[in-house]
Amino acid sequence: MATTNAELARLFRDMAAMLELTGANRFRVIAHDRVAQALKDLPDDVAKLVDDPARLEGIEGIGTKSAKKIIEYVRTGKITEYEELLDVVPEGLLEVRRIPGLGPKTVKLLWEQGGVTDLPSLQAALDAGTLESLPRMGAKTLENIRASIGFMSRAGRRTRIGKAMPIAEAIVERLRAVPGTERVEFTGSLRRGRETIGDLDVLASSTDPHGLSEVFRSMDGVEQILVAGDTKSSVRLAAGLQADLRVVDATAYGAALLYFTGSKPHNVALRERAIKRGYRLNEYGLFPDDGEETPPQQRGIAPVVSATEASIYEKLELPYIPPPLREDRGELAEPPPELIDVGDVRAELHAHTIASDGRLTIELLVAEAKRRGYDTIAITDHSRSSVQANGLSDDRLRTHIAAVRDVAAQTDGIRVLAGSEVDILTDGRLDYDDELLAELDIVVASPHAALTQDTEKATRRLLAAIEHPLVDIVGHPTGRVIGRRGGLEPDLPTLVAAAAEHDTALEVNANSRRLDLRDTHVRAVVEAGGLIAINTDAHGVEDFDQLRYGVLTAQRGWLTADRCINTWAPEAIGAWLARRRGVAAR
DNA sequence: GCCGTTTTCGGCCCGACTGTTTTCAGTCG
Repeated sequence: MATTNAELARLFRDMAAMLELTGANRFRVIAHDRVAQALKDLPDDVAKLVDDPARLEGIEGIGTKSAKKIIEYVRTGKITEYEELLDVVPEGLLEVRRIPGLGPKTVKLLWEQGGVTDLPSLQAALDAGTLESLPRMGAKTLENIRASIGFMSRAGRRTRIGKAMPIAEAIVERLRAVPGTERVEFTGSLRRGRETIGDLDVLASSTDPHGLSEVFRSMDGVEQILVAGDTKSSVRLAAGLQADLRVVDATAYGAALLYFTGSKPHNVALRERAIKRGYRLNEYGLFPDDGEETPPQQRGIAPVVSATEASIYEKLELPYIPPPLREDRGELAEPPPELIDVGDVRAELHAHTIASDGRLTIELLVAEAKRRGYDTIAITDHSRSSVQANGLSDDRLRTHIAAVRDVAAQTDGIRVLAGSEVDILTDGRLDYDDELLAELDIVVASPHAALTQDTEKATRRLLAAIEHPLVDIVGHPTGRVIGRRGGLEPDLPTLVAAAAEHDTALEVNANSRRLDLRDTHVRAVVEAGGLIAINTDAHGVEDFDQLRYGVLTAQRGWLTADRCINTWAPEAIGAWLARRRGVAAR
């Protein structure tokens, strides 16, 4: 995603928030938010579309007016509506709006009647006690605001999946052991496999909802209880994120699972579809729509279906849609493919040893790959320019290749490839000359330095690597690190097209700090008919466990197993590498 | 502000919990 997309998405999101605070029509607010989401999901650089307004308006959620604003921004660098809103709404209120528990109505009240314009003035008003006279501002509400501000400053906005998943699994395991528990699993964005998680959502059914909820609220690591009911509980964890538990009746488990897994736009789309077919969908089930306002389950009406997610999709004339696809990115319009699964992966093609910055010897790395059921492992240590990672000089690489071939000769049951993770230098040249690269079985070329260069340079740099006949895989193509650095912002459609043409695989680096390529990029590769590699970039045994995050990301990009080279048998990988090198398969 | 297998106008998803309220507004997911 290009910078323009991200900047425009932020502007539209801010406009939505400011509109909300001026009391604008709520559907107008929602429309602005939808445009922001559409821009974030768009793999193409939106700046390239402004000469063709029809294509811009063809994007779901973007209409005539938003298209005009986007064009205005690309041409002039600003949006008049945004500037005008800034004249009315203090910018600092956007930060206040992010405090959990404070919605638009309350922030508007704090602003108009409490003189709050930003976080510091809110803090000052809280300290001075001037807010207590405002309507609906009791002692408890004010205390909750104080606690939320404190939590916000300690916790990051979102937690990466690699940190959230183990916490969620521990909670699920703890609750599963409680007497009376029938079912329990995590839902929400974690079940959908998003790269970052807002808070942990856990769903359960139990013969003792009260007891289960009490265990949840008194678990180790619970710092504060926010909500304490028998069907809904909400807590803050010392680990810096919020966890919610919902306990529902076993007969409605599927409806609840569907509902709490989301995404919200997916749910909205499902409900609209339900209405068109004469139904009404909520977290208790799919009900006949009888026009009554009171929820059907409160009137003793039995749902048409509710026990499983699949039964609800079926009634809505849809195939079962796997959670990673539930993002309202066309999954209702197009039948989803058979997605790649963790069990399909049988090759690790990017891993490090003690020769560079890994923690395992060649022997131990190979043994670990074999133990995990792989039948191909590529040893790809860093190249000479990666000094911080103890990259190999030409001579050290030659020695290393020989050592890898020795281990390969002594090992049964797994094919061991001698490779390298070669730096793509700033100008697109590679870190070893072609003669040396030709001695390798496999080459992963990755950018490590100069990760802030502009789009044009980044595109040329990566394009050179993709087109190089001795490069098989481009590793973590953008170099982003989630929450720390944005990485390169190349012209993705150009790279994807070139990779498909040259039969070069683009990597999804499975490390949960990277997940690079990201989901929308994978989707672009899939649509272009290109190849994806999913590698863990292992530096130690535990890194192999990160594979699932890469697979989730790939699933979110609609990837099938056949387009992922890591699912291929050793002979197929060998033939692919050999064809590219124009030599007989090893 | 967006959208259309009823529609170019008139809709636009649904329910639980909290806090401050005597019947409900606001927030969240």
